[in-house]
Amino acid sequence: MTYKDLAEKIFPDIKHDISYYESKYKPRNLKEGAIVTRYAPSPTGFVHIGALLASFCSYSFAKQSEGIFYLRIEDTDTKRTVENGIELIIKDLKNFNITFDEGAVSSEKQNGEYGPYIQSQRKEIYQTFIKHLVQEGKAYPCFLSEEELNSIRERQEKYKERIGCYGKYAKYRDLEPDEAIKKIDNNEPYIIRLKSPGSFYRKIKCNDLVRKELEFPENDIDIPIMKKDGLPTYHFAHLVDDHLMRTTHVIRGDEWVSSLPIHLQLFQVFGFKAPKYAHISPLLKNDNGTIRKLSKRKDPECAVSFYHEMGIPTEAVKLYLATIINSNFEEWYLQNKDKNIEDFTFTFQKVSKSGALFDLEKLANISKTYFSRLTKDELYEQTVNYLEEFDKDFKVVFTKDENYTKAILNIEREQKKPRKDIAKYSDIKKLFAFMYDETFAPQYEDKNIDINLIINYIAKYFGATDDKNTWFNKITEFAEANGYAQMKAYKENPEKYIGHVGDICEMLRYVLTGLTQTPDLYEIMRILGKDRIQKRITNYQNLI
RNA sequence: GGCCAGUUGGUGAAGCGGUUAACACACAUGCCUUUCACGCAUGCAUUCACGGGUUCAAAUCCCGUACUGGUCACCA
Repeated sequence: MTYKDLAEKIFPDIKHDISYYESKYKPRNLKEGAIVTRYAPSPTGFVHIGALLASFCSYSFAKQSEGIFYLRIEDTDTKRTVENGIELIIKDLKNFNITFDEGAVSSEKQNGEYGPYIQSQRKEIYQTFIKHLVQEGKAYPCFLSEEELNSIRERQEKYKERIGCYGKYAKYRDLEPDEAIKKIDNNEPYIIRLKSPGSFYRKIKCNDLVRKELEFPENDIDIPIMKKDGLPTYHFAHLVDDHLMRTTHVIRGDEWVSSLPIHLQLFQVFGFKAPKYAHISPLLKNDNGTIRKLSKRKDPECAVSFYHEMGIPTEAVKLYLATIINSNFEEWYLQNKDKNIEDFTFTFQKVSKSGALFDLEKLANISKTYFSRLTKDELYEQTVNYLEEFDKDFKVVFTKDENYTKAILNIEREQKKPRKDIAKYSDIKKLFAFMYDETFAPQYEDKNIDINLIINYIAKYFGATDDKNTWFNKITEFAEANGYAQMKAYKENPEKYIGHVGDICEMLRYVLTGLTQTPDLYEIMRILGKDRIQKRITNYQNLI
């Protein structure tokens, strides 16, 4: 009996040879330097912000090189797979404008020539490759039971040896094919393990695009490549898929760096060219002084949908992620006000080796800058979308008079140095509620306001169509006529006056808005219009 | 415990043998100003985790220590 017999025994239904797949999935015809990347999640639920970072990274590198970015679903762990997992992932990423050139679209539909892109549908392909290895004596069935494995581990721990199935612990490594076949005929359960050609005492050099040159001991552990259910383990699926799908760059979280020797060894066993690897650091959080990875369970900000619900624009989140990926992005963005993320060229060189603390305050700042660059029309449209989903009541008010609302949104906007006080869509309601009669609910306190002065001013000096200069000149004139000085004069001799123009403005502001801090008063008054102003003054008199 | 990596201000970071240790956020103060925001100006690390070495010269190179993170499944 030979290894070939053993391979036939284990995989009687596998008819193809690896060369079949080799020619079925031709090398991609792309321009020189084009990068092929993928996002390869397990469909276990929502997208994690760290996963978003990795996929955004992959997407950007593929796009900027005119390459391919595809979605592959890693569902070889059937226990963890959730329903609608694929749709959930696609939807979350779509929100961020991250889309795929090929890959799974839903559990039924897939695009592209290199599929199937769902691992559970690739069983036959994996088994062909595994069979090949068994045939060549490079992989073997292992009959170690769970209990045996446990006791091996205990022993290794006790004697402080390295943990794993290697050397003398790899009991079935050199089992003769006849013996193995006999056991299989006996219905003894088994998995397939790689017969590792590595030695712990030799070093292997790995080149990581982010972490530069790394050196590890070679892998000498006979890692499982096929589970009892006939599906491959992650490592093996990675080898087959990324080779056959012609992936050029694997960008993934740094929890994978320690598997690098295994992966490289796998490629080597088949004589395939390994992709380039880039391991990116995790997003961290300072939790009461201890720094730890952002966690799905503990941190709401970990779910990508959190930002959507908070009303932080996805574009702002991307902007922030971009600065995490390449710290020189931020400076570039500040200097190139008319450009988008897509115009920036990311480099692996600039990706940080150490993890970044995810800073919601910084995000808020970036978001403010983003909002400040929107036109009133863009802001209006986006806000309506947000309100539609999260605040239908205010949406009615907001959209009742589109021009009125746009005028409000345009206060100190669309100019060289726009206001920066909106960080999320929900801020807009807080900021401008006073502009709408429906939501204007002032809580006046006794503020020492000379209401007759205000009435006088409106009656005699306020012109609804005045431009800003005229408005200010008039108000100054009025102030002086009533014992209030211009700013400079007041500062020089404060004792000579009742107050200054600013005091008048503040009184006006308070009566009209119920607030002490608002955007530009002139704009507010112009937009409010004389009638509404009149009404608010009367209202003030009644309340006080 | 083995293996691997990381460590520059409150935060993200630039830096790659000679710099006053960039820049951005945050914070503080001042100016501007009808308030706020914007903007402008100033301040905020005498020092790059610590210890040793190499060098005329070290945040930058080497060694050791500490701390932090990752990994060591028939999970990905």
